[in-house]
Amino acid sequence: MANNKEKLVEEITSRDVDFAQWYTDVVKKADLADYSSVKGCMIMKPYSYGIWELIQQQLDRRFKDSGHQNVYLPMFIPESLLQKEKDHVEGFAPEVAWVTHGGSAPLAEKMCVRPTSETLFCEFYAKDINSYRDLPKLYNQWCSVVRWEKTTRPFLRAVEFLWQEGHTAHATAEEAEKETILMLNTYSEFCENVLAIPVLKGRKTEKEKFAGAKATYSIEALMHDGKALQAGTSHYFGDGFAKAFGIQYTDANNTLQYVHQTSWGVTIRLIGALIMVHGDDNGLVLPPAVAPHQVVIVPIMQKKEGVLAKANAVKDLLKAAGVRVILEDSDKSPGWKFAEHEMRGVPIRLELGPRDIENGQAVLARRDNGEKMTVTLENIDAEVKKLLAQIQKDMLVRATDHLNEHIYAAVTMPEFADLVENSPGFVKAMWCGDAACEEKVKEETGATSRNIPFNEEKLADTCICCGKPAKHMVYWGKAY
RNA sequence: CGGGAUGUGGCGCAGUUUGGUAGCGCGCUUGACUGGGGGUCAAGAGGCCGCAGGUUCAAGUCCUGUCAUUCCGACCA
Repeated sequence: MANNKEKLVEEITSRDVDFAQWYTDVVKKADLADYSSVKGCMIMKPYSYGIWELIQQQLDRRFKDSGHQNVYLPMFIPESLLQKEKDHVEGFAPEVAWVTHGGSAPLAEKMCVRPTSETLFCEFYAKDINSYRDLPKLYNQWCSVVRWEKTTRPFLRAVEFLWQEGHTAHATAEEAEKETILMLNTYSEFCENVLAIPVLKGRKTEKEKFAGAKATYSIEALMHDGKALQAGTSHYFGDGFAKAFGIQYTDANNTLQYVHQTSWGVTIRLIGALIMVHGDDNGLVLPPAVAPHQVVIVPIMQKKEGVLAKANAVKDLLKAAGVRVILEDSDKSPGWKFAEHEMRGVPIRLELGPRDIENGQAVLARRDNGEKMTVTLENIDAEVKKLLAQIQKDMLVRATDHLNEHIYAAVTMPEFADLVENSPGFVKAMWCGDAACEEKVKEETGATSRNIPFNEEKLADTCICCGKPAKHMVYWGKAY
C-alpha cells in the first residue's frame, strides 16, 4: 500500500530538489494549463478553469451577501483617462499595452488595455453619482486585465490574468475604511474556509501600497518553500480619485461633497497558491471546496459483470447527495487511474471491485494523507460527505501549522539576515517607519516588508535596521 | 530588462562536435489477453527538426537574425 510519502510519479520533479521546476511540472501534469503562442499568456484548461469557477461562485456569493452587485466596464482606457490620477498612472504606465490602430487607421487617441479599472469606474461614478441617496455604490467586476510583465509564470504572473475587482464609493471616509476592512476580512475568511490557506492580514507600507491609494491592506500566504505570496489586496482611496475625477454628490444639507472610495481584488494567483500550499511530490492536492472532482470512482475489473453497474449506482447516489463525482471507466489499468487522479489532486478515490461488491463495501483513499478506509455501501454518501469535510478541515490545520512553524522573530539585523537566509518563512521585526530602512533591509537580505498586522507585538523598542525608535512590527519575507 | 539553458511526431529526449535517406521511449489507433498502485503481446498511424534569411552539390547539423519557453536576478497581483 502506498502513501503520499512515496514518489509514484516520475515525471514530477521532487519539491525539495527544485521547487520552481516542481511547480511547472504540476501545472502541466495536473492538466491545469498550457502555453499559447502569445508571450506570457496561458491557456487555462478545463480543470483549472473549473477550479476558478468554484472560486468565483463562492466568492461571488460572499460579495452579494454583503450587498455588492456585478457590472461590466470596457476593456479599453483612453490615455487621457488613465492619466487623470498622477500616482496611479505612474504606477501602471510602465506595464500597459497600447492599442493604436482601429483596423488600419491610426486612432486619434491611443487606448490602453485595462491593467485595472479604477479610472473607468471613476469616470462612470462621476456621471452616475449625484446625491447622497445614490451612495454607497458597491460594484464588482469579473474580468481579465493586462499587465506587460517581463517575467511570467502560470497563475502567479501572466501578461493577461483573470480576476475580480471591487470598486466602491461611499459618502464618508469612515464608511469607505470600513468597507476596505470588510472585504479584506471576506478574503481571509474565504482563503481559510474554502481554500484551506491561512493568511496574515495587515496593512502595506507606503513603499508597497497600490498606486494612488491612501492605504493598502493585504493577505499574505506562506508557500511550501517558505516564500510569501500576496493572495489578495484591499485598498482605501480616501477622496484622492474623487478629486481627480470630480466625483461629487450633494449631501442632506445641500452641500457638495467628494465621495470616498475603495477597491479590492483577487486573481487566478489563488490557484497558484493552492498548488504551492497543498501540493506534494505526487502532484496537486485540492481542498474539497474547490475540487472540480471531489471523488473519483475507480472500478476494479470493470469488465466483470455488475462492477460498472454498481459503480454507476454509487456515482448517482453521490451525485444526488451533492458530491462532485466522476466515474473513471476508461480502459486504463487501475494503477494508472490512481496515479492520474492523484496528480490532479482529487480529494477522495473510491475503489470498487468485485470483492467489495460481494462484501457490500468500498475503499476510500484520501489524497491529502494517503489513508485508506473501508466503508459499507449502504451509507456511502454520508461517509463520503463526512470524509470530505474532514479533509477540508485537516488541510487547513496542516497549512496553519506550517505557517505558524515558519514565523520567526528577530531583534537584531544579523539575527534577521540569518533567519531570512536559512529559515524560509515570515520574520517579525520592528521598524522605524522609514522607507530607507525598508529598502536597506531588502538590499541586504532580499526580504521585503509583507505587511503590518493589526495586532502588532512589541518585540523591541528600536528599528531592526537603523536603531531609531520603532513604530511598527512588520512581517518580512521573500515573496513571489 | 540583464545573465544562463532549451526549442526535433501529442509528451520526454538522442542525433549537431566531424553537413550525406529523421531515430528512440512513452503516449495514440486496432485487436486479444489482463485488472486492488502507472499491465502484456501483436499490427499500425503520426515529422515544413521553433520561424526567417544565408553558406553549400547537399543543412536538424554551419553562419546571421528573430520568436518562444525555462531557470536565476531586478519589477509587479
